[in-house]
Parts: sequence; structure tokens; C-alpha cells
Amino acid sequence: MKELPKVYEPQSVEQKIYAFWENGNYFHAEVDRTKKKKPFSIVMPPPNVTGQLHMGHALDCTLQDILTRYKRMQGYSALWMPGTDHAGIATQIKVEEALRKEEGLTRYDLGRDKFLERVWAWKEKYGSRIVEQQKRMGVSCDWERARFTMDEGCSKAVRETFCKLYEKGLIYKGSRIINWCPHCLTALSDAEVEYADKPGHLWYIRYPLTDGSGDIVVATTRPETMLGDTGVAVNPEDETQKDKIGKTCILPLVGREIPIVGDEYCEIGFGTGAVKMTPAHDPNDFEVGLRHNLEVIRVIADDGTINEFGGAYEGLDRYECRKKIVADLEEQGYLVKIEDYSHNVGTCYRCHNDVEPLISAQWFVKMEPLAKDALRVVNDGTIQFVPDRFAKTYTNWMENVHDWCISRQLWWGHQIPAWYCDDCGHINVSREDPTKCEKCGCERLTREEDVLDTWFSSALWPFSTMGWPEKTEALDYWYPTSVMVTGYDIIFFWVARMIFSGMEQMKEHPFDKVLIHGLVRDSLGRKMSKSLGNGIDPLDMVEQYGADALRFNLVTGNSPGNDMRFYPEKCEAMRNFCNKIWNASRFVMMNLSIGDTALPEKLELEDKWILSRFNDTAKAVSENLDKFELGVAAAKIYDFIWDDYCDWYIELTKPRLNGDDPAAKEGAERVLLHVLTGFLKLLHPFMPFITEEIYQAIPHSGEAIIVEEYPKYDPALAFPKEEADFQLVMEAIRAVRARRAEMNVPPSRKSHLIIATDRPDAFEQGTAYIRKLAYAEAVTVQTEAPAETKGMVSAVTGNARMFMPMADLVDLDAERARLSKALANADKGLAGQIAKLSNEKFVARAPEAIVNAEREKKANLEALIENLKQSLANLG
RNA sequence: GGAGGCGUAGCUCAGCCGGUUAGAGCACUUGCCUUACAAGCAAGGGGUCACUGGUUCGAGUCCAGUCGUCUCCACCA
Repeated sequence: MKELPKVYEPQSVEQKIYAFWENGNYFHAEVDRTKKKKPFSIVMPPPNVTGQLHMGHALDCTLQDILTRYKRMQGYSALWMPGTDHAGIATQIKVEEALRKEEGLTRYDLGRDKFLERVWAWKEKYGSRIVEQQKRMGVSCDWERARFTMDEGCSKAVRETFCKLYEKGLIYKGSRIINWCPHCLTALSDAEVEYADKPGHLWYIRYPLTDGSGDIVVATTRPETMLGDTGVAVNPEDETQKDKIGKTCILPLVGREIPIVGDEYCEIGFGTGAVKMTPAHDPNDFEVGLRHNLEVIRVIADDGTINEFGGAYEGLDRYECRKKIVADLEEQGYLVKIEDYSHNVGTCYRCHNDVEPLISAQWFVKMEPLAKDALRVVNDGTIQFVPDRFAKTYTNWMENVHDWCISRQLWWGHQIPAWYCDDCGHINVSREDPTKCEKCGCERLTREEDVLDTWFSSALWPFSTMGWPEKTEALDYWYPTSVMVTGYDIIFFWVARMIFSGMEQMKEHPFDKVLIHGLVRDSLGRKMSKSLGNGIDPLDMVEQYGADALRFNLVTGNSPGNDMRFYPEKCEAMRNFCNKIWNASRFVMMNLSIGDTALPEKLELEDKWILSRFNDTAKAVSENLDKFELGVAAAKIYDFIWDDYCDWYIELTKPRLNGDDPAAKEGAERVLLHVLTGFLKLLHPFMPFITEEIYQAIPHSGEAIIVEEYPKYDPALAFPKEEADFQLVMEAIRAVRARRAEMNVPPSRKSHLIIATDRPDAFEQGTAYIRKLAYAEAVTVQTEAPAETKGMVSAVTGNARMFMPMADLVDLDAERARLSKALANADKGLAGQIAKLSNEKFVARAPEAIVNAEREKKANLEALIENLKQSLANLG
């Protein structure tokens, strides 16, 4: 048996253990055609291929790894499918930045092909970084199956999906108002726009009526868009405005004559009662424009400057233009007034610049038909959200979803498989690259330059990673997957889209459960972010405290769906827990003379107590894991190990281990080792490294703890009576300790301990450890109190009265006061019990078990009161 | 405008189907280097479970309302 160091050193263990698992191929899951092994599967939310591990990933990984390891140990063929995401915008921006910094070039200088070569090179260089970082967390993914959203298989799945949806009319190209990021130079989906309340102004502008009969005043937050105004709307029911319908007015600064139309979109009583219409730059105006045949004039170019339709303002940046327009309006007398106005401005979720709504020809997925099934499987419980309130978030979104803009004006991504015929303009969408137009046969085809939204490929992830569109064994066996673990922040981006994609392509929901977790915030409750510089690098924590400590930190005190704050101090506490386990194991090993893990023939009371407690714990842990209460499960294990095993059981075995009876010593060793092995298994999903390290160092039957069987509740090892009996002993010991502590008696001062109890059977077998734990030089168990108790310090529980001859410490008055206080307390408690039990309604309506428990409580109090009274009487 | 979360010890949080005297970690007090562990052990102090009302034999837990706080969705110029 090798000697373990006194302090656990995760740094010297973790990488070695991870290599051991990888070499043993323990992470790899195989399809079991016989289905003897049941399938369990999780597909990992693919991190950005060029990204770095942050706390959110660390939490995500930890939760998934716990579930995967748990199921693997339960005998499932547990597949955790890893992979990375090409992350269109994020990656492209990163490479463009590097290009600019290092070579002073833009992507246009290189051209599409050369640029893409650079991105792939970048991916080759940095793509493994995040994977290596995940490994440091101890993740047990099946790396053999690792996928990338732009690998051959995933690309095929994307193309197949696109073509199928196009053929069904569920993908179309059209001119719509989309969200445009003038910085990233691409269209965005609705989900990619973040709204922020920003202070602004409301400018009131006077538009003169053409017939000279006055003017109409409109209000706007974006005066520069007036360059694209093609109408003014008023409500047809509005008495003050409706007479203007049918007239025209002159657009100031531009001089264009535009119609005044009646439309209910304009709300009576709001603002001036008239709204300027800019169909090219506002989704609502666009709709109104359609209804009234308003002209669509786009005035803002892709880069956020005013285009040629902006007349004198051409070339100005949109915000400079705003200033100039306002100044010009004022100068020419068209500006009525300016009010401060705070409003929500859409910003790009990548670069946080203001998004510009503008009309553009883009590709869309028609959502309404897809939403139907996606809603059904959540509403009927086929897919369950944990916690279930997120189902509401989901359905609410899905019920109101707009068509999904999927084209991006980027180069890095899945290029849309559409070719425009140079002759007839027909759009050819095809699984194979076409050589001629399917309509006119002409061979001059131009491929669509746009690529697809990154989330288009992520949406297919649960089945594309398993080989779809091929029919594979993996799909047959593991799809639908068991659980999807992810943060609430990407329910719309990802979860929703996986669901409708799964329903549409596989005709089957992609996962049974969705475990939603919250955000990991800093200690002040702020989001961890690069710009704030408040992020804590999980790898720093791993290096300082070990991956197990970080994992345990992230999983404890964290309940599904709720955000958590991250405290490095808590990592320290968890590191201490690791050390506790380490030293407990050291203790066991130092005392070990056996080579196997069998239990002894004869079990003592304390053995049955710890075995029973372990059994209870194993049960509670599985129950909680099964309902995704990982934090509760972790806490149960923590408490068992620290309180029951370390603080009590190890101490209880010391007399036997150090005694002269070899059989007793072996018995203690066997139970110690048995329970140690048991809790290591129980803990393994949470703290994989330390548990494997210790498992390998102690006598063990399996080859690795990672593939050991997870502890189950074992009726043969349930000892409720002994558990309860031992509680009496614990209670008595605690009472003695408390009495001594109260009087500041150091442990080195021992005394004789006389225990008077009507349950001598519970106490008699344990005098050896009672002596140790209650700092006694000798223990006498008897049924009656000593005849003479003068000069004795006493302690009282419901089942025992303890006496310690320490005459110099006895202060009769203080003793009397203490006992009287305890008695008063107990009397009060008893009165409560009596009141409760004499309440007929309670006795009649409460469940029997509850009533019995209350009766028992009353009996205990009565016993305690009796003991307290006797002790008081003995004082004289 | 709509939806939802949270409010429990000094701090951060658990507390499942309502059922002992409401728990943990950190912090605090006291005493201990008891041959596994001072990253430890023992004993303790500290809570009107935001507030009001209701349901119930019984409410931190369920319901309604109020206050505070955070988030998401929608986006009326």
C-alpha cells in the first residue's frame, strides 16, 4: 500500500487520471444492438471553435458530466457527444481583426477563397484549445465522435435540410425589413438583436400640406429616416386628423410630395396623431406601406451612411446626418419642438452597435408551419423543461415567432446552396452543385454568396452529429437524446430551433428533457464579461483548487434555472472538502490489513448505523439526480461524508482499530473500506478525479471507478432500528460534550462517566468509543442514577442522565439554574405537543404517521422532563 | 404593455408532495496541535422566513394582494 501525501494535490493527480481514462477508452459509448444496455445520450452545446472556456461553459460541462457519469455507472450506454461550432460572425471577426493587425489587410484584399483558407488555418491552430480546456474540467465526452458544425457530415445535413425546406416552400427569398448591423455588415435574426433602453429625443417636425391649407406635425426618434419617408399615416377614426386623409404634404428638406393615408396602426391620442412612414426602414411602416402602396425608398446604405437617395446628405454617417437634418429643419423653421425621450434601441448581440432596420433581400425560414409541431411536443409533455416554467417562456416565443432570417453576408459559414441563372434569373437550389439552370438549361450560373446563420447548423446538432441524413445505428439507438443541458439565454437561439428542426427532419423530438441552468455571475451579481473585466477564468480555479473543487462549487447551492454568484472562497471550501476525503482515505489505508471489500460477518451497532446512513444517502442521491436536483444530491453526499463518516464513524472505529481484538479490528476495517468505497462511487460523478485516484489506491475489485456500479439502496443493509438506537448514543455524547464545553473543561481532563438509562442495550456495547468521544476515563452504564450525585456534573437527554464526578467544577446554583431553564423549555415544548394532540381535528385529519411522530415527540419530551426533574431533585 | 424569477442568519444560498425546535458554506465567539486532516476537531451566538390577508388541524412552503429587486419578451412613432 503506497503512502499518500498529507495534503491532496489535485495538480499532480488530475492530468494523470484524465490520461488514464482516455487510454482506457472509458468515455467511448457503443451502440448495444441487443439493447441490454439502455441508451442514454446528451449532445453537448458546441462551444465556439475559437472560443475559450468561461464559467458558463464550466457549469454546463459539470452538469452534463455528472449526468453522463451517473448514467454510465448505472449501466447505460451513455453517450456524451462533444463538438465545436464554427460560430460564423464571432470567428470571422476574430480572423479579420488578426488580419488587420498583423498584415493590415481586410478580407476583401484576400478575396473569399484565400480568406476562408485563413479561417480554416485559424481553426486548425486554435480549435483544440477549448477542447483541451474542457478536458481540464474532467469531462467524459466520447471524443472519438467529436464533430464540428462545418465538417463534411454536418455540412451535408445542412444542405439536405435547406433543400428539403426549400422544396416544401418553407424557405424563401424575399425583401423584408430585417435587422442590419452596419458594423458586422450582415443581416441578423430577431433573436440576435438585443434591446437596450437609451436616452434620446423625440423631434416634432412640421410637414406642410401641399394645398396650403396648413400642415401636419409628426414626431420621430430617428429624424434621418425622413429622407426615406413616402407617406404620413393618421387614424381614420381620428376626428382631428381624418380630414387630411387623401391630401398630400411636402417632405421638408427633400421636397417630395407624399400622401397622407388613413391606417389604424396610427394610435389616436398618441403623439401628434400623425406618423411619418418610412417603409424601407421600419417594419411597421413597411406593413402600412404595403396596405397603401407607398413607395419604398431605402436611404441608409449597408455601412450605415446615407446613400444616393439621401440627396444632399449622401455619404454622411447616419448619426451625423441626424444632427445635420435637425439643424437644417430648425434653420428652415420645420422643427416644432424637441422632447427628451428614452426608448429601446436594438443593438447587435455581437458588437453591440445600433442595429439599423432596413429593407433587404434575404432568405427566410417560414416559421408558422414549423411552430405547430414544436409547440405540440412541449405542450403535451413529450419534451419537459426543468424547471417547467421555461416551457412557458418557450411556448410564448414560439406562438409569436416571426419568420427566421437565415442569410448572413459573411464568408465563414455554410454557403447557401442556391444558384441564380444569369439568363432567366431562376433560382436553382440543389443538393449537388448544378452545372446548368434547371429551368432554361443555360450554363451561366452564379452562386448565392451569402452563408447561413450559424444557428441553422446548430439546430440540426442532435441528429447531424449522429450521422443524419444517413440512417445510422447511432441515430436509431440514441435519438431522441435523453437530456439537453443549457442556459436560459439560448432557449430561443438554439433550443427552440432544435425542437422544430427535429420535428421537421426526424419527425421526432430531439430530447426528452431540457435542463435549464442560470448564469454564473461575479460576486457582486454582475454578468461576467470581457468589457467589465470581471470574469474569473475557470482554469485559474482549476489550477488553484483543482477541477473537483470547482465542479463541486458550481453544482452545490445551485438550483435549476437560477443564476448563481461565484465566490473563489467557496472553491477553497470545496478544496478543503477534497482534502477531508483525502485524509479520511489516508486514515483508512493506514489502518488496513485486508485486501478485499467484503463486509464482515458480525456488524456492531455503529457499523449498522453507518451502513444504514449510507444506504439512506445513496437513495436520496439517486432520487435527486433523477429529478435533476444535482445541488441537493451533492449536498447529501457532502453531509454524509463529512458529518457521518468523518466526524463520527471514523472516530467510532478507533478503539477497535487500536485495540487488541484482531477480529474486531478487521470488522472495523471492512466496514470502513466498504463505506469509503461506497461514497467514492456516489461522489464520483461530481468529483471524478479524486475519487478515481483514491479508488485506484485502495483495494478494489473493478478496473476503474468510472465504470463501477453506482450505489443503490440495498434493503439488506437497512437498519432503521439500529440507526435510531445509535442516535440515542450520539445525543448523549453531544450532551456531555456540551456540558464540558460550557464549563471550559479541556479534553485532556478526563472523568468517570456514569450513564443512567432505560436503554442500557444501546449504550453498553459502545463504552469504548463513548469513552473516547465523551472524554471519559471510564464509562459505567446502569439503569438507575447513582444514589449520591453531589460533586457530579450532569447532562441530560430524553433517554439518559449522565454524571461526571468533577467536584471542583460543580456550582450548585448555576446547575440548578441551568436545569430549571432546560426544564422550562421542555415544559413549553410539551405544552405545545399536548395542545396539538388534544386538537381533535389534528388527530382526525392529519396522516397517521404525522400523528404518531407527534406522539413520539411528546413521549420524548416527557422522558426528558422526568430526567430533568430527577436531576434537579438530586441536587437537593 | 405582457410574462417570469427573487426577497430565509452579517454575506451567498439550499429548503422536494404543506408536517420535529427552519439548514449549509463563509464570517463571528469559546475551548482544543485528541497519532487521518489546524485546509482540522468540539461547543456556541446569530433568523418576525419582505409585508398584509386567505385556505388548512397545521404555512418559509399553497392562494390573493402590497412593497422592493432582477430578468426575459413585445416595441407606439
